[in-house]
Amino acid sequence: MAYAVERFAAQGYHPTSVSEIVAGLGVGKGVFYWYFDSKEQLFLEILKEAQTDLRRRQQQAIADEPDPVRRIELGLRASMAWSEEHRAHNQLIQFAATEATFADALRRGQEVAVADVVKHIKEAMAAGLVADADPDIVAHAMVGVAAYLTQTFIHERGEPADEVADACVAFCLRGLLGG
Amino acid sequence: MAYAVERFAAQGYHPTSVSEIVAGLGVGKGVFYWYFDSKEQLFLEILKEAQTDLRRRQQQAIADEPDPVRRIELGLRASMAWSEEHRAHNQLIQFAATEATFADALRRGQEVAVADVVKHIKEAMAAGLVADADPDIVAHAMVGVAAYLTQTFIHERGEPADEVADACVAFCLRGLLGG
DNA sequence: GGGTTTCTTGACCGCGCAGTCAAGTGACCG
DNA sequence: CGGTCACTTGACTGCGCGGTCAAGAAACCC
Repeated sequence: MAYAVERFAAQGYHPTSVSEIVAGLGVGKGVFYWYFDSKEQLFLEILKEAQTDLRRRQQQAIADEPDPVRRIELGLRASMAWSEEHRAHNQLIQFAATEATFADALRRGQEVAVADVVKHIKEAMAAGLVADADPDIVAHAMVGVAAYLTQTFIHERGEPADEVADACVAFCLRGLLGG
Repeated sequence: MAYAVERFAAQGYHPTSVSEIVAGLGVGKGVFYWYFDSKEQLFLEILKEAQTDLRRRQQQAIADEPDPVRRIELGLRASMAWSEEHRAHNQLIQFAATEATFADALRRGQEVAVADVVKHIKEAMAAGLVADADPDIVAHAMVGVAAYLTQTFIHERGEPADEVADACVAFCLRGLLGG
């Protein structure tokens, strides 16, 4: 499965054939269809596993941090660190968003992640730590910042995740004007 | 070409065949290969046209606004308005980022757009209107916010672009803490 | 009208795909 | 030792793809 992730990420889902995957692993095609129903199902499995893994990583990072703002910060940092280590998975997640077949499965996972962030934002607002705004929008905005900075600076330019995360957190908290 | 854009966006680039495109238009395959070298070249053409069109729209919106911060705001609003009107193109741009064949062509265009934003940010920093930070990172962060909010709220949830743009600008300027 | 160029058709080609299956292989059980 | 079952193989099938091309049709000039 790890090999399939690598191939999908390197060439794209459609251009990667099942024959190529099994040949690269040195096994017969039968093995593939013994463990998976189809190429599509394999991809969905990969997607689900990636989302679960990322979520676990975020939960661990947050652990029992009491400050909601700091929880958001730790979550952002965790997701960027995860993306740095799982470049290929990240690319597949991005692809999944563009194909109707996978978009639904993806969205369900994303919504769970965003809901977590929303929870922290609401708590922070209630405590007066944070300006009033639609928590849903703010949550998506932060996910967007993290996704884009990860893509450009960590994956394309190879900069260290923690430095990019610093900049990401600074921007998310204070914006352009710098509070 | 407009029909191809619609099909690519609806089903994905690979699952859409040239036969399907020409059948949908009620013409023969020869017409397609008379006007385009290949399916790939058609996609690149679409991509280029979309980027050019978006850029023109932004330039018009900015026109001769003197305040650099306001120029950034107008640029964000223009790109969100464009995305609302060009939902399908938006999806193709997202797909292009995931396929090695198109990623280069896409990146070249994106860099031009980001460079524009960077220019305004630098000007704003020099004028002391904006906190010091790496302009390149800030520019990508804002593009990320706009992209994500557009995708989720305008395309998936069908909310009006100007309201989402208000929230986007507010977040980009002041961040979570609200300055 | 005859000749040339521009555009259009759709049957056709070779290919490589996702998925199938008859024929094993070998571990384990009674 | 024979029988069963979990797993593996790779040749094979049918299909639909991207792309080609011989055969026109329509527009235009002389």
